[in-house]
Amino acid sequence: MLTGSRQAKAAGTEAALKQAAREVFAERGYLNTKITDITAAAGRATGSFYNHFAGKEELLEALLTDMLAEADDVVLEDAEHSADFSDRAAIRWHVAMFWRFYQQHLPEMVALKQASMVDPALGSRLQQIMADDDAHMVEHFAHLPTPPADPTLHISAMNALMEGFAYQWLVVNAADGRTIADDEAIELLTDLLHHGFAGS
Amino acid sequence: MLTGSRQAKAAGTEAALKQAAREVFAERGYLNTKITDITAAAGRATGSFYNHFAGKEELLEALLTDMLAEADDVVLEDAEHSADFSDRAAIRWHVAMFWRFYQQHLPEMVALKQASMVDPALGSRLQQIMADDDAHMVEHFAHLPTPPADPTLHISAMNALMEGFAYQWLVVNAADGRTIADDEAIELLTDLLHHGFAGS
DNA sequence: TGTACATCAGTGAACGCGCGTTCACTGATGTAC
DNA sequence: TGTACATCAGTGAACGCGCGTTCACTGATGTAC
Repeated sequence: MLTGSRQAKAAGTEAALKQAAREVFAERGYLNTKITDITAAAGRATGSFYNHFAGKEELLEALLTDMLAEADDVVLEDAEHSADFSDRAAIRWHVAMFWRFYQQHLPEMVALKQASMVDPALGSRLQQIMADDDAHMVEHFAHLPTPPADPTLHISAMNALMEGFAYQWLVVNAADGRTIADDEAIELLTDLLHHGFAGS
Repeated sequence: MLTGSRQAKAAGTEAALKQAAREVFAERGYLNTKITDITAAAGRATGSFYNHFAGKEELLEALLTDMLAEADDVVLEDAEHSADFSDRAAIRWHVAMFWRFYQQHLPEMVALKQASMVDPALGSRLQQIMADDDAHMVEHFAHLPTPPADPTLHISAMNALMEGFAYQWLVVNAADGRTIADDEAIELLTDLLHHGFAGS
């Protein structure tokens, strides 16, 4: 088609910039990445970047939006799981979902983590976005034999464990060639959370 | 005394710069801190900084050295604890040690985390330094009723949980005025690890 | 003890590098008639 | 269908800001005799 070929070209460049950003974020991290690193990886001129994004942070926001849109799709697909957190399978389902999500969105996870450390405002916004998931988790904890008075603490512990472990193995150790089998990671985390929460 | 008053002055300035760095690191983070932020907080001229440190990272290394020296003292003081990780008290001892250490060295912990994210080489060096502690932990896991084949995974999970939880509550949430009682944090982490590891 | 000189910590203005951002220009696509 | 003009995505050299780093200078401390 000829009509819209301008828009198509622009959309193509934007997509190329986003994809290049993902690659270079995964490779050297968000904070270490220069605008010219992204445009070079995308095979475009420097100035082209600003036709599409006001800056590096706005590009990150775009990646975040894409990621959240996809996440909604995934969750709607297979949202079936037991609400009972004394049921090991219910915990495992969550752990596995998180693990695969982290793997699939490694560049975004790294970038968001780094950006949040430098800009607390972004960190707050991310917490807001995650509020839905946290609310979902509160439900799970309410179904425990002896539900905790304040599930918030348990949820933050769960998140700290999963995020920290994923970061260590999928980012840090992976960069040195030390890998972990998905199943091994998921089983370990599941065991830890299952026994840890059931027994408290 | 008059003799050595030059050295004393220099030592005083160096100490002031280090202390100022700790304050400003805790306040706005390591990466967001400019050299002039540190000298201003220390009440010295900009150029004075380079009489003592080659740059921001060297200052961080000095803080790290101080911290490790103090840590050795603390551990030697009260190293008495059960080697049996099925003993709840043994786990609690470690958790409490970590929690208080993190509190006391908040500026360094934040700075090292940020610096490691940007400079993987520093991250590796820190892992080296922590190798002793990890080896100590391996001993603990070996005493479990059913010792894990590869305690490395358990140890990294334990570290991820403690560091992530401490960072979330002592840095992120604390900045928003949301605090947690020390006991509550220590008990929660202890429960989680105790039941989590005993049951696996 | 006193004087003349050397050394050194500290100072802050000036320098310069790196990198984000801009902008005049090009060539191609879309529109008007 | 053809021609003349407008619009727009892309280009990359140039600009300029921020900040790390330097350096000539000051005043005080230490040393030599």
